[in-house]
Amino acid sequence: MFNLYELEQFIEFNKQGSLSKAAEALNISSPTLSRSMQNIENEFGVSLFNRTKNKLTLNETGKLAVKEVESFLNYSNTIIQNVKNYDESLKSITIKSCAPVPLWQLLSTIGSLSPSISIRSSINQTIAFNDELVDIYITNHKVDMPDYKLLPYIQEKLYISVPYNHALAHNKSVTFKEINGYDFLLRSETGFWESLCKEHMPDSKFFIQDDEYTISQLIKESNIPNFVSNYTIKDNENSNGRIVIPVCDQNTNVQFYLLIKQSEKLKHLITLLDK
Amino acid sequence: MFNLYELEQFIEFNKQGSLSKAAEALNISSPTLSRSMQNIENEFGVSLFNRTKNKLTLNETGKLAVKEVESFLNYSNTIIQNVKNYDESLKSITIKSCAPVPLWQLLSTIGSLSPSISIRSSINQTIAFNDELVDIYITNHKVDMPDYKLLPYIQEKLYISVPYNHALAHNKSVTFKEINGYDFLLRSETGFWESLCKEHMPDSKFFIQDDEYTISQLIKESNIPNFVSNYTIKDNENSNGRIVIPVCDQNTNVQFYLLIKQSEKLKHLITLLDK
DNA sequence: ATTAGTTACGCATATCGTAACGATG
DNA sequence: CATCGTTACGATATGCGTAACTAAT
Repeated sequence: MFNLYELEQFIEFNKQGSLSKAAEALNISSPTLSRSMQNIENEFGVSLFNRTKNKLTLNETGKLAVKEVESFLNYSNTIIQNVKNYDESLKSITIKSCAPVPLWQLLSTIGSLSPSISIRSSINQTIAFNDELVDIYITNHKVDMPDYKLLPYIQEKLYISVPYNHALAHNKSVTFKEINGYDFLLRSETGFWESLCKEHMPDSKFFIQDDEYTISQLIKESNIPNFVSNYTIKDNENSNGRIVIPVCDQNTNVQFYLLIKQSEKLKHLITLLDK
Repeated sequence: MFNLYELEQFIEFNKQGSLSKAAEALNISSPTLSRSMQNIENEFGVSLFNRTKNKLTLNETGKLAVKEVESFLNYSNTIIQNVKNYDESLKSITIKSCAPVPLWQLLSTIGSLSPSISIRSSINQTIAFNDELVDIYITNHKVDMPDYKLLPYIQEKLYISVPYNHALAHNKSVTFKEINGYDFLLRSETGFWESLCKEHMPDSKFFIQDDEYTISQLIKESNIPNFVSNYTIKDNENSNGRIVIPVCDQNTNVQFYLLIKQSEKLKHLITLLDK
C-alpha cells in the first residue's frame, strides 16, 4: 500500500533529478530516500529506474509513474477540498433572489431563527435554476423543481416618488407608458425590477447608483423621480418634498415565491414559512 | 497526510456500521480503529462523525467523505495498473500485418535482435491505421502517419502450383483471368492475398485450410492447385509432382512496407532495417 | 451486566539517521 | 579523491494492543 509521503519524495526526486539533491531538499538522509524509492518500485511491481552504480534516473515507465503519482496526490487534495466544501455548504445557506426586498425579508427571518448561520446571498436580474449549491431561490413566478418546495412569499407593489412640482405629481396613478421618457434614479442590485423598467420604458434614462448615501442625497436635492415600493416607502417619504404614486400596470404588483431545497438544515425554516 | 490503511479502515467502518464490528473484521483492536478515525477527521479538518457516548455514526459530511475516499483508493489501484500496462507495452512489440510472409520475415529479424522480447502479432485482410498500441504495421502500399517511419521492405511475387497433368501445367505464365473458375487450395490467415484472389477470381472456389499438415497432404494427394510465392517455394516443390507457374497480373508482384513507430524500443530495429 | 467507544500506558516494531562500503568520473 | 547510491546497524519514535474508564441499553 502506498505511503503518500514516499510518493511525495518520488515527485521531489523527479524534480531534483538526483537522490542526493532530493534528500537535501526534503531534509532527510539519502539512505531513507533510497529505501523509499525501492518501496515505491515494489508497490508498482515494475522497475521505474535505471540504476547504474552511482546514478539513479527514471526510466520510461518511471516517467509515466511520476505523472500518475502527481495526479494521484492532487486528487488527495481534491477530495479534502470537496469534503470541506460540502461541510461548509451544510453549515451555510446560499440564496439567489430576483429582487432585494424579499431577500432582506427572508434574511431577517433566518437571522432570527438561526443567528449563527452563515448566509451567502446574491441578487440576479435573471435566475438559472441549475445550481446544486443554491438552497433557496426567490423568484417572481411559480417554478417546479425536484427536491425543492415552492412557497408563496410576500407581494411587492411598485410606486414612483416625484417632487411636488413635477409634471407627474398631480396623477393619482401612472402607467409605464405615461412615465416612459422621464429620467429616473435607480438603485443598483434591484434584480428583475431593473430589467422590467428598462423593458417598459425604452425612452427613459436611468441613473443607476450603488451608493445609498448618494441616492438619498439625490432624492432630496434633485427633481429626478425614483422608484419605491410598499416595502420601501418611508414614513418621511411625503415630507421629503416628494409624493408617492402607484404604477398601475401588469407586473408592477409582484407575488414572490420561495423555492426551498428540501434538506435537513432547512426543515425548520420550511415549517415556519409554510403557513 | 493520508495513511491509506487508515482510509481503508474508514471504508470498512462504513461497511460494518460500527467501530467494534469493523475492528473485528479488520483484525485490529478497537482503540486503534478509534484513533484512526480521529486521525482521518483531523486530515479532513472537519467533523465526519456523530459521536454519542457509545455510538459512532457518520454524519452527512462523513458519508460524502466515504464516497470520495472510495474513489481515491480506486484511483490508487488505477495508477498502478496504468503503470504496469505501460511497462508491459514497452517490453512487447505489437505488429499488424496484411500478409504472412513479411511478418514471418520480420519476426525472425526481431527474434535475432532481441530474443527475449514478447511480440503480439496479427494478420489482417484490411488494416485500420488507428491503434495507438500498434508498434509496426506491415502494409502493401505507402502510408504516411505522424510519429511513424515508413520503410520499404521485401517484395513478394505470386505463383500457382499445379500437378503436371493439370490443364494449366503447360503455361509459362498465367493471369487471374485465365485461372478464374478453377478451384484452389488456400491457407487461412493469408491477409490481403485472400481478398485479392477472391476479387479477381469470382468464379473460383477456395478451399481454405488452417491446418498446415492437412494442406500439405492435400497438395500431395489431390489435383487441386494452390498458391505459392517466391518466399514459399520449397526446393522440393517440383519433385512433389507439381509445377510452379508465375501469375503475371497487376498486384501479384507486391512491395511491402513497414510502418514503424518512432520510439526508443524500436530505435535499433529501425537503424538495422533502414539501409 | 453487557456492549460500545474513548483515553492511558507500556511495549514491540517500524522507520530513520549514522556509519561503512562500492563504484564512477 | 570527491561524489553518488546502496547496504548494515543501532537508536528512537511511531503505533499497536492491553487495561482501565464512562456511558448507554
